[in-house]
Amino acid sequence: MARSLRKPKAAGRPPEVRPSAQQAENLRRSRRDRAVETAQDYVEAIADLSASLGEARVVDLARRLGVTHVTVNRTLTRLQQAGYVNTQPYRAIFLTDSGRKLADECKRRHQTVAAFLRKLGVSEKTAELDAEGIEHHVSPETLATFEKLLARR
Amino acid sequence: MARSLRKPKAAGRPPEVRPSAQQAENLRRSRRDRAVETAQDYVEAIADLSASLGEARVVDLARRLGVTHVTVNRTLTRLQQAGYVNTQPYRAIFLTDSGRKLADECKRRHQTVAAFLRKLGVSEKTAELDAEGIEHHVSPETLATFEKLLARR
DNA sequence: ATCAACATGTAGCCTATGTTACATTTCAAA
DNA sequence: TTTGAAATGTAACATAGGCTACATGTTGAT
Ligand SMILES: [Mn+2]
Ligand SMILES: [Mn+2]
Ligand SMILES: [Mn+2]
Ligand SMILES: [Mn+2]
Repeated sequence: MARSLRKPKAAGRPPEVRPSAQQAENLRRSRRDRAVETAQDYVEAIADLSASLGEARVVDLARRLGVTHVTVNRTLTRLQQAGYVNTQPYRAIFLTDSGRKLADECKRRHQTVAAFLRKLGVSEKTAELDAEGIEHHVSPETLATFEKLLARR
Repeated sequence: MARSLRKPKAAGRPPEVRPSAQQAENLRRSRRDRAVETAQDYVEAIADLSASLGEARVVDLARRLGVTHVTVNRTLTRLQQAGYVNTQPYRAIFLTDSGRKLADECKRRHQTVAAFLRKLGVSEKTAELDAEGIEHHVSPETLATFEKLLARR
């Protein structure tokens, strides 16, 4: 059974239709999505807190995101460099236009996913829980499909 | 508008039903899921490669996962410590019983999610792409719902 | 049997994201 | 006006997961 270390030349036939290459692409995108999850969760939280409290403070974000204020601080530095937020020392955090736009997209995606799961019969709590993760991996095509099915009936 | 740094005492009323705490819990779980995504993708890939090639080699995994062999090596060290794989220098990688069990679960989840998306009308390619990310965030309840709906009709 | 090409291993670097411990700033209340 | 508790900032550390460059091991072909 043990295949040798080096593969023989695969006589003649085409070098396989490389399912691995497609798999790799999919996994790469999945990892790329993962990298922007943080930004999405932050701007969404900032938008929510701004709406409900009037402004978003570091402590509020930390509580809401379930991390320490240190983590929030460092991430905000990155988000500012990325152009999503404006911060000043000891002041509240505000979204840029770009950040607000991202937040709106995220909120819409989040709500669509959650609503879709509920419509399938998934419990309120589980729908909200799963949506928090799934929202970052739903392509525009899939999101459109969800919305179409939500509109029906 | 600018809320003061320190909040006033919130006279009398209960200290709000803490939606933040629930949000934080959801986000924490989402991050926890993220942390095990790697393990899941690896054991799934190892199982696939073992089935199609007879064994899983580091280069095959690197190609399939879309990373370098260095990354594969280090991750395999962690997976071995976690008890999912057995490795020996310069030899193929094998799943432990625990690893095989995890791989089976992942494969089932992956297939269910992909099949469900296809059934909704999502294109083959997009279904596969989205499933690669979504699979890690689908709770047992949601998975069961998907399966039930797949069985119908 | 030799050996070069490929597979595998390792050293050292990076970023993202989490933590605890401690320093500094702000402002509501005394 | 003073002041101390809460908020915010910062230093130092840890782990996961990427990478390049280079060293070492294996084995199919010659
Ligand atoms: Mn989320
Ligand atoms: Mn969300
Ligand atoms: Mn995956
Ligand atoms: Mn998968």
